[in-house]
Amino acid sequence: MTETPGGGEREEALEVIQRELTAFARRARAAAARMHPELPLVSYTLLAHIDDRHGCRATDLASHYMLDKSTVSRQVATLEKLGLIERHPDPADHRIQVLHPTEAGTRALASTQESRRAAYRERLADWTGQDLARFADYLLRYNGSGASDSR
Amino acid sequence: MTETPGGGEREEALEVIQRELTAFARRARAAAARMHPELPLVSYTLLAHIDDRHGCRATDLASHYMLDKSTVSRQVATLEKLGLIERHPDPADHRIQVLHPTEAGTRALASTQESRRAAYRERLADWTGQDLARFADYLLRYNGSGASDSR
DNA sequence: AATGACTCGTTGTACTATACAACTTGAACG
DNA sequence: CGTTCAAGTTGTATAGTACAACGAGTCATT
Repeated sequence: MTETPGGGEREEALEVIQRELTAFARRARAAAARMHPELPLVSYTLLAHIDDRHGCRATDLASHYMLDKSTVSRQVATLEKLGLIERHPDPADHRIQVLHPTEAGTRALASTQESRRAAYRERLADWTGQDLARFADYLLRYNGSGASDSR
Repeated sequence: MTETPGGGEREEALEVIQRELTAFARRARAAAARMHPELPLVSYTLLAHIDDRHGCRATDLASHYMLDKSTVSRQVATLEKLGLIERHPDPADHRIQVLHPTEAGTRALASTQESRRAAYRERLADWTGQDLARFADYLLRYNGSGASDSR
């Protein structure tokens, strides 16, 4: 257990990180669903991506989020049914649909983002700016290390 | 936007934290499922909790994980069907079932935990001990701030 | 003791998110 | 042309979840 000096502490930190990230993941969906029953977490995420990219293809979403194209297809259909995005055929390649947020989509996104931001702001109200910056860095580093594309 | 000196940086850090935690949550389930098809994330988590507590009630699991009791009931039934836990009636209160891991459950948990730990160890291999410790602290703090019970 | 309120857990039902496989349509290349 | 590859859709199945209705057990108060 203590072959390497200090190795035990390292293992312990790893254990905590694993446990706490797992705990977070478990709760995230439910929390998001409670916060925004009208715009589910995944739809929100995809919409944010579409908006961010100013038009993208379903395949891009699938590869970025490691989702099956069928999943994306249905999510996109839902977003369209909700009037939050539009699909435009790509004149250069008729297989492709370019996705764009509608006015309503942009608005819904902004309002959802604002209330999410407010929730985080409140939750992290008593953190110092330095701690927030460090935490943000660690998360970026963590996510970046395992994913080919972290947005 | 910049009413408070330094507030912009703060907002930016919050934005990153929000985005990265969301990104993480989105991927966690799929990643866990790919890593351990035989013991789904949620079952694993509940099993770990049961093991940790050396016997607990379904209601404890529900409140701890903010899950509906019906959800827990089915998860517990699944774990029992897999032979990973046993239910013992509480002699003092017949409404209660005390849950215990079986031998097989303890073993399955250990092996899953070990491979999860290995994945984290590898992913965080190039982090210094100090960074790991800090990251762990931040996560604890973050999770602790929003949940009545963070295990 | 009987009643009523509360707690623990199960079951019926429905919905979201997801994957995989089969298929359609279009593009590209020989 | 035909073959092969890419984009998206649709059928089907599964996990995880919630809510509501319910059955059974407990406890306090009458």
